[in-house]
Amino acid sequence: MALPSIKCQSCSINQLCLPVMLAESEVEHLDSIIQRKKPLNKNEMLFRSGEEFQAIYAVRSGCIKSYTISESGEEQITGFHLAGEIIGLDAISSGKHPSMAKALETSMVCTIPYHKLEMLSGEIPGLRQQLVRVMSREIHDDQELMLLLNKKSADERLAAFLVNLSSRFGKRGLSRTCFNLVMTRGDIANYLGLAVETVSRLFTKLQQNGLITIKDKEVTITDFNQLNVLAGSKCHH
Amino acid sequence: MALPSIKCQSCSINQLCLPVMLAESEVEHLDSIIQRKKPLNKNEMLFRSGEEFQAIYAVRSGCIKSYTISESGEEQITGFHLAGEIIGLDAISSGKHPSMAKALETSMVCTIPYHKLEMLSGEIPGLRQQLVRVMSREIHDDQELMLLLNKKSADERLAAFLVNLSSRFGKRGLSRTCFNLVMTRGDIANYLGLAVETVSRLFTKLQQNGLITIKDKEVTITDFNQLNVLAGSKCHH
DNA sequence: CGATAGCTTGAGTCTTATCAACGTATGTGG
DNA sequence: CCACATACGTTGATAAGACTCAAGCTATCG
Repeated sequence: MALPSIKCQSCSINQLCLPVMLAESEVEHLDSIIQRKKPLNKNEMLFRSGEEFQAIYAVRSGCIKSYTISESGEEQITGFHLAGEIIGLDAISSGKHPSMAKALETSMVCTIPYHKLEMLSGEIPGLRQQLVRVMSREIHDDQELMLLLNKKSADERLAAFLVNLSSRFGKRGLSRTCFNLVMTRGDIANYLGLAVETVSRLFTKLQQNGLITIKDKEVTITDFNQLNVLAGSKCHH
Repeated sequence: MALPSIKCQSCSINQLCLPVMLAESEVEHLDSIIQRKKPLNKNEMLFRSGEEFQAIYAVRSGCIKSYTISESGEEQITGFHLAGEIIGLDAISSGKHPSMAKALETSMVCTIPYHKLEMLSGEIPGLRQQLVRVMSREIHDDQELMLLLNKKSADERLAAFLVNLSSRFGKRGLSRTCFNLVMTRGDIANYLGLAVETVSRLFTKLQQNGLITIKDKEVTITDFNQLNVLAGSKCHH
């Protein structure tokens, strides 16, 4: 029944996750409230909007997309979550999940019952602090994304997206220059507020300009500098 | 020196702010760490990006805009904050303010030194919970804004903006149908990712269609239903 | 009183969406 | 195992929404 699952103490990404700055005994305590279920298959839902909020989730491996559905039925992807990232924080305030989360590939997820986490964070200052740091970081990241969506052109958005992914893969010990896009072109387009066709065209354009090589889902960044420049600056003059 | 300032206990908007769900004695405790400085004048800065993070701020009256400046120097407004709202939460994770905040009109602000708040939240579970709820709410709101910016046309954005403002004024006991736009057209445009000219044209269009009346900075919503429909739905077929 | 910031309106342009067609891969049921 | 359906991706042609540029108007302030 219970798998001999990895513990927080030995989890390779614990420094990207909740246990940051905790003492050994505190991590053990945290670990004891965490549930680890069987892997989510591709396209399996982690939670749906409207469901009662019970737990937040930490991605252990794979990739989870979170998204909302507007009243008019359009999907808006709000994030692609890699190992170490926390999902479900938007549900704390209302007690119901406003968004949904779905696995983009086979993924392992740690379930952290919120009422237990809440109680534990009363006993462990470092845990309380880290939770707040994680939330603060998400607020900050969302604001950067707003800037991206509001002020940048289509190619700048895609470049920034690739640079961001690259950096996040790098932090996880994977290659910064060559990685797999787990999400579809449609997902990327949706996330960046573009049409699929535009994303497709931009990939070919970036490739023609020698910034990247792309073969199906595998991207290789061949000119990191130029890609960074494109991602960061607006030179419309 | 110290003004005979309003205390949290008697603050009219304490139920929109941090003291939610706290016992009388707990509110007193919270109040004791809060600093109330003299009002900010219009265009005065509350903090600048790059500054060391020392405190979060609660708006007591007036309106504060928060914004970031991209590497290429463009301003991106991330929010207009009314009474009861908390500013500076994006700085917790890094210890430096990534954004700036400036008063749009004469405004009163409560300064809440973060290290004191942090310690106090170790003693008062309800305070810890409320802080997390406030942050969760901000994450949720930012995600809604992303949807707005990504998926909606210019008129839908402006309509949604007005509906949102209306609701927030209503919660503060002010009229939902008639209020003042404290921000300039330029600020609105920036926030919504549009050009000033577009916002100006849309205001006149909304007025011609009988949804609103606008005289300088004063908006009157004359057809709430239609404005709501426009804000919520996408009917491009 | 002039200067400046904010707002409005018009004309023209450009980026990106939309529509359409086609190619490719994957999986399913007969 | 093949035929078919479906999802995903690419490319081209066209159209539209929003931006840019330009001009003029109003209000505020020193």
